[in-house]
Amino acid sequence: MDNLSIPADSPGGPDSTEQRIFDAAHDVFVQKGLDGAKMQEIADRAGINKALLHYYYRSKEKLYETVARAVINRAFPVIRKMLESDDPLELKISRFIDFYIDLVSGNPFLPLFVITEMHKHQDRFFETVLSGQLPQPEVFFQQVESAIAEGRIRPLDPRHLLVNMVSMCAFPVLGRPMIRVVLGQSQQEMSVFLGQRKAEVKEFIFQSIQP
Amino acid sequence: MDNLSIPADSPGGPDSTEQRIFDAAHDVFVQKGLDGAKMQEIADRAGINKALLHYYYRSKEKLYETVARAVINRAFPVIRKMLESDDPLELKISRFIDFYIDLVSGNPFLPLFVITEMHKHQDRFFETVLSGQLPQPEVFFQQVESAIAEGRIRPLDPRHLLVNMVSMCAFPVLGRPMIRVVLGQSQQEMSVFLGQRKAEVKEFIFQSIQP
DNA sequence: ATCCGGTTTAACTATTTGGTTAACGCCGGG
DNA sequence: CCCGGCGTTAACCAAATAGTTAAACCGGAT
Repeated sequence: MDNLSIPADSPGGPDSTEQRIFDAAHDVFVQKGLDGAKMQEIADRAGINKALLHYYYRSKEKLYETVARAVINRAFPVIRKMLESDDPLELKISRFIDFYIDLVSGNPFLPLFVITEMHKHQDRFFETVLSGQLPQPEVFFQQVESAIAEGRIRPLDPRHLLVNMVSMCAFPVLGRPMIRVVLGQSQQEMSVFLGQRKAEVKEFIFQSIQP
Repeated sequence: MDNLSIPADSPGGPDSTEQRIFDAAHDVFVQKGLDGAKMQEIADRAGINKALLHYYYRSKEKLYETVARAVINRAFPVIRKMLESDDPLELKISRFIDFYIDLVSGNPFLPLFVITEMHKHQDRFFETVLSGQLPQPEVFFQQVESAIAEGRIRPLDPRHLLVNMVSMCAFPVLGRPMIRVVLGQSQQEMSVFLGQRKAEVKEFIFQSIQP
């Protein structure tokens, strides 16, 4: 699996104080959100004095913004490349599912963080995401239309297909605690269950779109 | 459409102080979460003195718990009944999709609220907020197994089918702002798009599970 | 060796915020 | 009329927490 683990960013040396702060802030903000995060906890996790947070990042707001932008900038461009590649449709769908499920499984806090950020700070979110990394679904849509025309798949709205794909990959991580309890599973069983989904979702899709 | 809109609860007269507090708290908690909500803001929105919040609801925790329970109690029991009904499988799936999409469309804040609070305050969520309301999927699973045995649908894991169903219904509301921008749609077009999903998701599922 | 800048810290301040209290008003029963 | 209790309020309190400051540290340049 690629190195998709998110915290690996910008500043100074890879073990500089600034970097340690960023990493700690990333962990705390991503798990607890802007309101739930405490500066002291970030300082403790970074193993440094709280004043250094302000020395390097002025304010909680600024620190949060830095983290939020980094998370967004790391998640979206890869998805975009994947949608715009010239892999044939079936392979593209397969790779997309694999990649997306790996991504959210390896970063279980990512979907909730991104979605919360998208809702609570919409302006900043789209300003960030619109700077060149907005996924362009046109290529994918075109491929679907062609496959329909060729009779390789049944007629369907490619937009709904795309939304279905993303939904089935992202939601299970969002709803994991609920799903786990409803299915009566342990944490380990739940990890297995989520792993199964790569195959299961692909099968579900390919069965659905066949002519 | 049924009256699925959430805020309409318990106490006193429909315009009592207690009710006004509840409504204001509902709005604020749902929009900002437990951590982001401020008691003063709730009081202001209710147009009353902050001390009255404590007079009627003791503490922020209790007030939050009341609101969260009310939200959960309106959504989950119906889902549970739906899964446990003795409708034949195909009809049950169809009704489930219709109901779930109506529910989240009519209460777009609901999924994000439930998921956020479930993650951020897991213990309390499952112990006090959700006590007893857990959906029991056994009946549904049994029906799927029977349908497989009878050859009416292809062999598949009923757990993944259920997760797929919920995912495709709930996620589009969570990701709505993103989906809207990626598809280049207006708010109106987006509402239409989400409305189409009732038919589209059902078709997607039935095509997938057919033998 | 010493000066000097960036770095780091402990202690401090200011503000926010959940929660309390004591007084006031209002209204129905005696 | 007045008494008593529920409802309501302004003012207050205490804890938590973001942010500041002044002094100490430290390594390299002179």
